[in-house]
Parts: sequence; C-alpha cells; structure tokens
Amino acid sequence: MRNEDERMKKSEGGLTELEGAVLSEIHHRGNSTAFQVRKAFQVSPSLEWSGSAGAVYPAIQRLVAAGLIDAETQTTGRKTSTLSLTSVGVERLEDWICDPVRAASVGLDPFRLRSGMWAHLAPGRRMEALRGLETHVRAEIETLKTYAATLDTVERARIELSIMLNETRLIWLARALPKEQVV
Amino acid sequence: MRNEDERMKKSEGGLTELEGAVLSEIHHRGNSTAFQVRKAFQVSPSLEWSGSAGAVYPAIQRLVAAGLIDAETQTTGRKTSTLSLTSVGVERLEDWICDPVRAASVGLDPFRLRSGMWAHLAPGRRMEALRGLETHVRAEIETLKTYAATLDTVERARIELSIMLNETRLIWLARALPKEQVV
DNA sequence: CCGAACATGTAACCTGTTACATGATTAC
DNA sequence: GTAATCATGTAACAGGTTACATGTTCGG
Repeated sequence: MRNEDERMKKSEGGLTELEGAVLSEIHHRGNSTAFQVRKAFQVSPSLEWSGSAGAVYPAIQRLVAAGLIDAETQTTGRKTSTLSLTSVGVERLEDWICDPVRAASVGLDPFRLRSGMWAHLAPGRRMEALRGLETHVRAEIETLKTYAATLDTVERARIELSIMLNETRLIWLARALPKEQVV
Repeated sequence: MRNEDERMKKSEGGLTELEGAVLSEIHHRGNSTAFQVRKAFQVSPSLEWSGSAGAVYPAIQRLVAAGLIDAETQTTGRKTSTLSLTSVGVERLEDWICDPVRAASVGLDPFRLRSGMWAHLAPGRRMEALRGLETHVRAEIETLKTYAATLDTVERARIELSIMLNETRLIWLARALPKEQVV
C-alpha cells in the first residue's frame, strides 16, 4: 500500500516550480531557446530565480528527457535548439497550473517571516527598521509600475500581484507604526 | 579587489532564511531545544519549511559553530541541549531582521507565479481552476483565523499577513472571474 | 580586430527533503 | 510491556547558485 502510494507519486512526476515556470515561458511567452528562457528569469523582478545556467539548462534537459519538451536542433547559424512543448508537455503544464493545493499555498515571504520580529527590537531600532522598510516598499512599487508598462499578459499579472502584495505590506506597516510616526 | 569583496561577503556570514528563523524561534519564542524549534516549524502553517531533521539539526550545528548559539548540554534526565543566543547571535539576528533589501523582496509565491497562466487555459478549465482556487483560498483563510486565536505575537503577525495575502488573492480572483460567474 | 552580447554547458558547493537509525521516557 | 512521544542525528538524494569553460556572431 505504502509502496503503491510512493510509486504513484513518482510516476505522477510532479513538476517543480522552476520546471513549471520553464514550460510556461516556452508555451505562453514564446521563449523558444534555453537562452531566452534564462534571460526571461534574469530580467523579471517578480520571478524569484536568478536564472542561473546551472538551474535552467539541467531543468530543460530533464524536461526533454521526460518527453515534455521537444528540442529541434538548429543546423544553420548558431547552435541553438528551438524548444516547444509536446502534447504531453502541455497536459502536464496545465495540471501543474491547475493544482489548487500548490497554487494556493502561502509560499516563502521574507517580509512575512520577519513581521513579528520587528516588535522585539529596541524602540529606536524598530522605528528605523520600519521606516526603512516603508521607503523600500514604496520604491519597489514605483519600480514595478514603470516596469509593468510594456509587458505581455503573463508577466503583467505577476507584476500586478507583486504591486498588490507590496500595498498590503504598506497597510500592515501603517498599522505597525505608532501615531507619532504618521506626522 | 574582487577577492576582498568575496572575503567580506563570507566573513559577513549572511544568514539564510532558515537560520534567521531558527535564531528567532530560540530568542523570541522561547524554543530552547532543537526539537522544540523543529516542532514549531512543523506546526506553523505560515512557515514554509517542513521542519525536517536534516535541515534543522545541521542549521543549529552551523550556528553553534559560528558562535551565534550557546548550547548547554543537559546532564540530568534526557539528553538535550538548552539553546540560547550569544551576544553576537543577537546582533546577527537583528542585522538579519533589519536588512530592508532582504525583508522587502517579493519572495516565492506559487499563486503569483501561476497568475498569468490561467488566462491561457480553455474557458471551461479556466473557470474550474479559478473556482477551485477561490474555494481553497477561502478555506485557507478560515483555517488561519481559527489557528490565530491562541498565539504569541511573533506567530500572530505572520498569520495576520498570511490572511491579508489570501484576501488580496480573493480580490484578484474576483477581478479575474467574469461577471456571469458572480451569479 | 576587438569587445559585447549570444549561446550552451559543467563542476564544486550549499542547503533542504526523505528516509532511516537510535535510544530514552511516559502513559496505558 | 508496549505504543506513543520525546529527542537527536546521519546518509542518500535533489535542486539551485556560483564560477568557470567554450565557442559564435555582430557592431564599430
């Protein structure tokens, strides 16, 4: 019974977050080479991966080996492979996208992790920290807004949610800051 | 020059998110043994780590070796070490807490990552997915609210922000769902 | 021709997860 | 006495980061 469960899990071949993101970059955003996928990760302020070669290339190799990506090696010009999803790849991507348990989980948020700790700082340092945060969060929102201007829908949705997250943080900070602070 | 930078970075000894969380569990939440710290991670719905032994014990060993944690081995009864932060440990923890760049970064959010992808699904599946998400997010909010009742301030702040995050998600979902959906 | 950007990949390292191993204590 | 919980730890594995290695193409 237990073995069966584990085999199920294995054969299910659950995609990692990075693998799902890679498939989406190829399928939804028209990044048809490994290099382009990598650049997309490096450029995006809302994706959390650095787009390291040591992560992206092996991930694509895994997905090709699993039959989710079709790599057509270019014979003319630069040595590149044009990537596209196989039908199985599209299925797996959609399953990954639609998994509500994964999608609705809270994720990893450095702000949230620290949120309860600021109260334990000495008043002076706490003020300093919260003010610095407010500045940073506001700056982040501005950066995201200017960046959002010329984007496709996939990345725009992410930026939009990043902005909303930061606005939520501002609301929380406004509550955390005592009245004197609000000049 | 380059070497100097790297030495600086090394000697600075930047804490990982897990290490910072471990220090906080000991210093702010009174978890004085490795086992208690581990349990705290396992129980919390807002901390993203599983509290695996293979992560927590080595992390504590590293922090002891770095002189940030003082481990006093119990001689009577069970073989446990009572953990506490050294003065250096407190300093490092506070530096980690107050780093605005780290604290204000967006983090890793499975919902945000997928947000732009749902629009690429066939209408039927999209509806299904968004409705499923709404259900899951609402359920998550309820779970968090009941959990929040009897907690110390550190964990309560995190739960509060988790709830706010999920409410933001609901607002985003309401926008994404077409009118017909809103019965 | 030379530097920047294109393009791919590997090796060493770090850290988290899973699964296992070990043993003490407590409640029934 | 035996099952559950307390309590600590390690080994194998997986996946991401950094740094390095290699070669191409294009603009000035």
